Amino acid sequence: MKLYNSATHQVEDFEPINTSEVKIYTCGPTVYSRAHIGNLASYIYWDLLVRALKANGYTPKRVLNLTDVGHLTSDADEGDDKLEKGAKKEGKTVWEIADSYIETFFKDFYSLNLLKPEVIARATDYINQDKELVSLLIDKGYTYETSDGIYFDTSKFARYAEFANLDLDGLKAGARVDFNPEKKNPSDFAVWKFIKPTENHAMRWDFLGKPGYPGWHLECSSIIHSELGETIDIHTGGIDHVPIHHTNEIAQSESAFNKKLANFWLHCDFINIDNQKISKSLGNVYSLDDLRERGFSPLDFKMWVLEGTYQGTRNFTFEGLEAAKNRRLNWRNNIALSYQDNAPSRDLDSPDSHQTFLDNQKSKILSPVSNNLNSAEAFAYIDSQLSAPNDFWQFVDELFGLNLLSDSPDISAEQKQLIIDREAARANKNFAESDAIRARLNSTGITILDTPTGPIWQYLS
RNA sequence: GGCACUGUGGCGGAGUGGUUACGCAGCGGUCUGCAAAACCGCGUACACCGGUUCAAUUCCGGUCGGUGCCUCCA
Repeated sequence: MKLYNSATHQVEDFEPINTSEVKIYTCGPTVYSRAHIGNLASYIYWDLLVRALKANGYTPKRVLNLTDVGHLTSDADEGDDKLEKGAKKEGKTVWEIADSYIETFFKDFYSLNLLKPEVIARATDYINQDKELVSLLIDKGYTYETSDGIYFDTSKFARYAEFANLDLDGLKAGARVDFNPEKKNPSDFAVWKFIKPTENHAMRWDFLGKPGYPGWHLECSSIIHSELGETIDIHTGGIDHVPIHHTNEIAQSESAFNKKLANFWLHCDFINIDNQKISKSLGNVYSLDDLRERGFSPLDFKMWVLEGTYQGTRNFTFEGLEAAKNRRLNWRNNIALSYQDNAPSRDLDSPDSHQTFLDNQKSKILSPVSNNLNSAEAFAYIDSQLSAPNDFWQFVDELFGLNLLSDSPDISAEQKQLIIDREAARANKNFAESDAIRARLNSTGITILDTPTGPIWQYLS
């Protein structure tokens, strides 16, 4: 496989550290609000990564974290974290808020038919590991204490600017006037935060003799270390994580363990909506339910996402989503032909045996996907193979998780009888009757096409 | 200001130094009780300006534009 490694800014051949298990870490959601379609797109891309690795014979072990603590609203010390804020707003405890958004997240996650990560790591389950990591960093002299927490001194990690190609002097020059005066460098970040007596912070743990909570960058490092070890194969995330979050993860982890954190870094770009960023003020923060209300299934959205690639800004429009929906419907209607005797012959002309032919088809799909996850190119090939037999579609479903076969069931005996009745009416030239029957069939979700070989049915949605 | 990504036909979106994907939408035709599907055909895109080359959408330089990050954000 080839993957674009944002650490080296080029496409590289993927070589796992250990062929038996590919270690992957995905920065997961912060569970203080519902995921919007832009958030969800990233998990679709990384799902394709996992499926592509499997199709290439690897055994991925993927860890997805759930950030239920530690995200600050600002780097100023008085900011509540987002969960605390959300809790106040909704009149619930922070734990109730986190639980309910986690539940919603996985409902969305599985409605997109995304493979369950091998490990789902909730940040608050790793507090002891967080403390150990902070202690290690303190012992190694990478940190300093301020009135509001333990900070990582980024000047002590020589490669700090390397990963994101940061201009630290520029950062200093552009730093806001109100930046924390206790920080030694603008880029320094908290690995542990103290809770002041005046603060009402529900999530708190005693450490270093006072109450506090982990810094938000820290959890990823300690989860990775706990679940996957010191160096992992692939670390994924959104492109926005490059300059801060992932830079800080690298600084913490590599300072603590003297090992490279990850061999490959994959970052997906954002999607815009109608060429504008997703933001509350523009009112375009769509959830899957918003798409459902407009008549689109989550898998229509997944189809849309997979029509593009993870690098480069995507432009989401409802017109584009409609196109993806229709494309998926057409694929399903070709699968539906496998139930129908009247369908034209579905075997493609080929001198090869069925198995050889199928293997060839599979490689035509897997090859672009293995080349930096180019599902868009694979889809073009699929469009040329619509009359392929169902074991082809089985492979498509395994690689992309679009539920094409399961969403394309045979029709009922009643529907089949209606089709027979309609043919009888047509034979008697009773077109009023035949049209009425067709209308009834339409109301059950299918329609009838009269072809030279006889009537065939298709799904309407 | 710095850094990153990016600029392809009505929409979405791949890709390539020369044969100009693919989907959706549209148009014309065949077919058809009607309708639809299917099949055939059509549109002739690669921001702009230079350069390299026999040949550039594809390489190089510049210009302009878009998006993001630099406070949390996929």
